[in-house]
Amino acid sequence: MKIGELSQASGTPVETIRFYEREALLPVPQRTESNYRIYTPVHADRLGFIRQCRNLDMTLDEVRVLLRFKDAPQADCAEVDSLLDEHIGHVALRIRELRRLEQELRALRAQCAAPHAAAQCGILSGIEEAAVHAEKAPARRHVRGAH
Amino acid sequence: MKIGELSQASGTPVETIRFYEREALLPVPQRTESNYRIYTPVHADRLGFIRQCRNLDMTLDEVRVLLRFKDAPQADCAEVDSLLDEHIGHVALRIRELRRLEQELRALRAQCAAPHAAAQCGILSGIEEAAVHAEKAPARRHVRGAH
DNA sequence: GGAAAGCCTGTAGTGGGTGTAGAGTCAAGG
DNA sequence: CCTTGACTCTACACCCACTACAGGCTTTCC
Repeated sequence: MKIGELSQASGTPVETIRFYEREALLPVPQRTESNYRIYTPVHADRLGFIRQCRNLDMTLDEVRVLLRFKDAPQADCAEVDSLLDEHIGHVALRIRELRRLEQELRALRAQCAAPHAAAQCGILSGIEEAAVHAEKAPARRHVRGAH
Repeated sequence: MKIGELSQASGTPVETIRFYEREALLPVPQRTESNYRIYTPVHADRLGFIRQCRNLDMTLDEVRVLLRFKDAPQADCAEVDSLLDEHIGHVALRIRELRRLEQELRALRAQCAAPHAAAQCGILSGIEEAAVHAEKAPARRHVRGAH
């Protein structure tokens, strides 16, 4: 199958498939005489596995570890277990941080009940206020990524 | 005050301060004869405001909007309100997605109670399984960013 | 006076792709 | 046979919000 077909079948953009090949996540496929990539069901399986890992929000490095175990069926899977445990820990931490952030934002939003001139806006002055108090604080910052 | 002092006072790396200047978030400061940047309390306030917004996980574009209102005190602050509402919406959505993700990960983790050979590992086969079922699915994917 | 610390500019890298330019290939319709 | 349009190829720039050099000045401290 050609790259467009694999793209359709897997719901993965063509560019992303080529990107995974460059990253050595997908094995180099054979080519036709006219230099088109030709994929087999083996490639499709592997791509499906990678995409599923990405749906589970793993990094490509984590995916690489899991692929290594898939390619070494005799190995002990303890590392797989701990990788997943760590990953669950990351996610749980992130949830806690975002919940705290949501509380802060809602408190800030409550400062401005109705629209009026920016000079009197409780939100702007609330941020200003918080900034003054936080000054010299040792960069206690949230994890990024609400966007 | 020199850039290093502002860095200390605000808990912001020097490079980040210069980056904000390039991005026009901070006004261009005066220079000494030897070309060192000289900052005033006005700069420090503005930097504090920016950092506080970043602590609240806003993008620099969102910060730009808020700064525009700070610089135009007569303007109606309705846009500030809706910016914050949208931002809270992003955060709340993200929390919901991460909670669902955490459930999926815990279910997967439960497939492998004790370490054994990778070939029989319930985690690897669980991902494989899910990938097969998800095939041709229209890329229902989580928002990224647990790392 | 000499070393260490701080400052300057400019550039490249991060992750996980996305989007483009410019060129080649292939199947169907006229 | 020729054209049109869809597909593919490579190589590169761009996204965000920084971060990390390299290589060269200036200031500060002993």
